[in-house]
Amino acid sequence: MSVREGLLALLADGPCNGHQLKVEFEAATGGVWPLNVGQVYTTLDRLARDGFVTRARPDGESEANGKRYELTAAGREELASWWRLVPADDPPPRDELMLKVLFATPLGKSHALKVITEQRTALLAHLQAHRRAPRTTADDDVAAAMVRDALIVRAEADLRWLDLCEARLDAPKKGRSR
Amino acid sequence: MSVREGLLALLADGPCNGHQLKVEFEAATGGVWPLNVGQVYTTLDRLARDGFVTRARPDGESEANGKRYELTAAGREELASWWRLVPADDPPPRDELMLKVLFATPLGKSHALKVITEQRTALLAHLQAHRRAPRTTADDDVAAAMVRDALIVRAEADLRWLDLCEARLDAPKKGRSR
DNA sequence: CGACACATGTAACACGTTACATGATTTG
DNA sequence: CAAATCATGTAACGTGTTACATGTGTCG
Repeated sequence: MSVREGLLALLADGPCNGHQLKVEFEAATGGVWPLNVGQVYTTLDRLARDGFVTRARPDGESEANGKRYELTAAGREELASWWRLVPADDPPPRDELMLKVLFATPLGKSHALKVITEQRTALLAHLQAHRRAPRTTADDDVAAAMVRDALIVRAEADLRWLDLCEARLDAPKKGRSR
Repeated sequence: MSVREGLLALLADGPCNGHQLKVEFEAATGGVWPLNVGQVYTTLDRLARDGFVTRARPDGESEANGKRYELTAAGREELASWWRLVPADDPPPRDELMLKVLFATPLGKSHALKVITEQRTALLAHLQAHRRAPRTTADDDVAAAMVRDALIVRAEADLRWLDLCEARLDAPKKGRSR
């Protein structure tokens, strides 16, 4: 449920052929989410099946340079409700870091602490890597800059969360032990 | 790739039947990730197919109370490499919030700002909801407390990111316009 | 011509998810 | 006995992902 919505959003700007959609998808995500061309077509098929897009060759026009994929009214509405919708915390999205810490905890405190420490080290490395190397792209590419911001902010949040988890492991029983 | 690893992690604590795994899975995640029992068995099938678990009835033992699912050596190794592995940013995980902002941006500044504003409002509401209502569970349940921490920290990070995005939309051209 | 970009698709498989069918055991 | 809980599974579908097959047009 992300390629789907991405393609719908791109088509909101006007009809487009599949190949071009792949290019624009990657541009919109700052190049960090490479997209296999094949997936564009399978996803478009499913969108057509659901009545959100139509596929057509531009009749009188040039035989080549692709078909026209176009949003239907239903597609426009589907997209509109996607914009409106807010990512719910219920259930919260599966997150690999959370998974690891949560499932390490019942295996014993030392195990959990080891996982936390390892993940923290790796996150710090990621963070430094992202803070450096801003000049490669990012200078005219708003999308890439936003992605970079997101990765940094996320990493910082994850580090903070790991600290909180460690604290919880150190003082598990609250009103119980006395 | 999260139910899979979760079940492996639970089985590291010792053999278990499918039904019990479901219960422990939900306990480990503080009850926020409900798991359909059926999925436990389909996932266990796939794990067995890949040689990571074995399924057996405890021969001489009581015919009832389920089968024993048990980690194999390969399963133990698979799990170990999962603990070691660090969630890579390459490609970064699809995130609904990022998706929305990234794909709203090429549709025009006003559209993007509207999305950002709406999402911010919703996130603030979530944040307040999570900061209140800590007393329901969380008092003896480390997992639930960790999940709650994660949701709060994440929401704060997301809010910060939305601010950054808004700033980037306001000052898009850097060394170009003059 | 040969390489490369443009353009469309199919086949196969992975995992997640739900709904449903089935039976044994416990307990009010 | 009836209902709830324990326990195992199957069928069907949805999206994501990759590998592969195919053809056209352009340019050096």
